[in-house]
Amino acid sequence: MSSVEAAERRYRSPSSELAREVLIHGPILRSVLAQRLGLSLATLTRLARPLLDGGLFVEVTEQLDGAMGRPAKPLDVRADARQFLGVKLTGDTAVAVTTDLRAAERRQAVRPLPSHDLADVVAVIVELAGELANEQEFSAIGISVGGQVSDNRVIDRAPFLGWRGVPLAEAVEAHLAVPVIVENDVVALAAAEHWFGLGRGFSNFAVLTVGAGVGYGLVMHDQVVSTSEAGLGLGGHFPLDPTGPLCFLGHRGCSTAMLTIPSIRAQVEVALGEPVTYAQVLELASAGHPVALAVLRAAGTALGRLIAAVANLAMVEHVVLAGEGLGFLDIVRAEMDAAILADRDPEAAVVDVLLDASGFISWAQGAAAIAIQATMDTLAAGG
Amino acid sequence: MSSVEAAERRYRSPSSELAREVLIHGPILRSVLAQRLGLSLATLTRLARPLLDGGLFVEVTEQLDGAMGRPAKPLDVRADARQFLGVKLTGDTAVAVTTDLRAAERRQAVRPLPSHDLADVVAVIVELAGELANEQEFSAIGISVGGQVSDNRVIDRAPFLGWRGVPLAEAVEAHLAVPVIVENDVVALAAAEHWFGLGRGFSNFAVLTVGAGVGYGLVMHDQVVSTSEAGLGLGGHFPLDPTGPLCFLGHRGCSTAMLTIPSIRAQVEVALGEPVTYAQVLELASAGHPVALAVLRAAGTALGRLIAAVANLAMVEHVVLAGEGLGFLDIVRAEMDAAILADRDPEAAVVDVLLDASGFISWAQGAAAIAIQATMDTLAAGG
DNA sequence: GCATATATTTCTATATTGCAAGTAAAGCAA
DNA sequence: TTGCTTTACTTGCAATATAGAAATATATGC
Repeated sequence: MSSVEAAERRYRSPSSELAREVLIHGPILRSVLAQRLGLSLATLTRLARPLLDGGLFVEVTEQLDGAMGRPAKPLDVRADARQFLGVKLTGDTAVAVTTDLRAAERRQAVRPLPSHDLADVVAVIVELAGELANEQEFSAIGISVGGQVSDNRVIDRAPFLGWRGVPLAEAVEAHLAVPVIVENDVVALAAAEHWFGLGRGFSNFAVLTVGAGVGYGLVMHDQVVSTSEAGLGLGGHFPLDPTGPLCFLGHRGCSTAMLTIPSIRAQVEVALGEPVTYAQVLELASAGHPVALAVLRAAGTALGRLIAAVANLAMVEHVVLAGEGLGFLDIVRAEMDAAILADRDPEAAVVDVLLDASGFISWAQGAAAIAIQATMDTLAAGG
Repeated sequence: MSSVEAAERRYRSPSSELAREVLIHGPILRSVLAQRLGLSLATLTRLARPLLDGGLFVEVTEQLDGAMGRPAKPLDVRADARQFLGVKLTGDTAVAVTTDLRAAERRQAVRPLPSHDLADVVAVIVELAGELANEQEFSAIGISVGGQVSDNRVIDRAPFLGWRGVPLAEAVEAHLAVPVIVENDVVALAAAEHWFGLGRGFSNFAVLTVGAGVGYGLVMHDQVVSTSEAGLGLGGHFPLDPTGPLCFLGHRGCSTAMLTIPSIRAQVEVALGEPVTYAQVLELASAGHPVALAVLRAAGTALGRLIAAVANLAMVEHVVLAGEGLGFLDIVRAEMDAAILADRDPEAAVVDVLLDASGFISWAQGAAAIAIQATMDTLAAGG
């Protein structure tokens, strides 16, 4: 099974590889590109010309260095040459962003989902596309969902939506004449961090998300790990604290129980005997309230242990944290750092924890990134 | 750093890729090869001829299927065309095997290390090479060590030997006119399992070893993960049981404390008040002795938890167990399986645990496998 | 035997590549 | 200003690699 997938080495044309390299590594000299791609400068000139002519590439003219010789004209993509739509679906809302070729946000919009019927969800996506449209067409639309996806087109299983075997890409394409790419939300986010975000430049890193749940994605050898395991949220119930609270599945002190917004709220509510919002929990803790502080300190320690476990077992030095439930780090970062150190070999590299503070919108950017990636090959070919 | 490594896409000639594919996937039809490598059959014929002429390949003539048409003549490597030496160094011994091109063991030998002086260790390796030599020359020698290795030549750090910055490959090559390749022991073992062992055919899997210590290796996207992290033994002190014994570093219930031969012996000795061997512990447990059983059951559960953690965080479905300290599995396999299930999402695939029962010798085979891999490129070119 | 089926090889036009030589665009030194 | 030097990139050309098509090899079935 998995060996066959890997054996089908997807052929990538040199043009595609060039386009991808320039997209990811920004303004970059031809000589560097030639080395990276293992091509001669002559070939590079030839490959780059149609992309320059087609308007996808531009030559940057910056004579910053006072060096001698003919000044370099690094290649770069014209980021505004294309526009993409990224949509993240949760159980009750659709969050959309439009982005340029580098997944930089242009506009955003949110709509509630009236139901989990495919037709209703598609209608919301179509409305979002209409609302966010401008004179520039969408080159592709990316949609990300928590759950398992096959072929980048069909949602095999999405617990929050109650979906199994839903042909979402087909359904959206029937309404909008634009290619639609569907992907697991964490896989999409990891891809976005890899190409455009905090993981840029790293061949191996992990992504941990904290919000309504805990998500976990992995990039190894410059490729996102997207096996069927990836869609299952396997980092979501990792045991972290044998004295912690229970999650809804009955795991004591698992990552969901220790870290998610609902669980943190619930713990504080139980202790205080009255309802509180997550923001209020953060305020209380900042003000030194012992219950809120205790809960968040335990969360900080648990997150540190999770990061250390990930670094040890996935053998990564870099961990990107993302999601809307990371506000507590301002308060208990020290606990997290201490927990990482405690579970880490003193000879091992210090884990590089990177914080993506863009909150929920990064999910939608992830969806857009998937659309960008899927489009790059054809862009390089068709201009 | 790591991005540069990955960006230097090591060019592999089509011949090398063909040779590797045939080596790993045994007798294999040209048509299948063409598909896997993304080449036409015409190209395949042309690439295969020099390898057939050079004697590295043979055509298998097996008309097993009664199908119509010209019978296929699958390609295979002549496994006995080359001979390799693999040496595993521990703190006090050198274990060597000779193998064919498929890392199958031919002869083996063990020698104690008289000291940790480089000259003494090299002398032992040279003696082993002489003892195991026959009329066929060694195409390459692989040496594996617990610790960090750079460039496949220099041992940066080997705690068991007390080495730092020792140019082992150079030192051995000075005595034997054969290319020497040095690698971390777990990385080498993972490579061997991937190409020739229980991991054959899997793109993603983990290797866990239990013996004097706990080792952990990872294969992702058909590549062994061999960052600097890989040599550190980061799976060695993974927390598994908050009520377990302490390891020598003071971790309570870590994988070393729960699983290694010395720790299991020590636990039983403390309870019994007298020295016992590991084999005796296994006998006692088999006979129903409560202390030995309790220790081994805890070990089985701990191993299961470790396997589940690895499967969850490294996102692998397959885990290969190897090493000389797995005897207890015969007795407490049920505990291990139960622990895996407990820490695993019910929707996730059942973890496929594969047991490499070849014990200590697989370490030396791993060293040989590294030598084979390093040789394949030149084999394909030079014949 | 002869048609049919399948596997592999040969032939040949085409495409891609790297090398080496050439051109471009700057600084620097008279 | 004019040429020399340095670095960056481009072009011409020969070598190489590739795929597609036609040819060949070797079996089965009638």
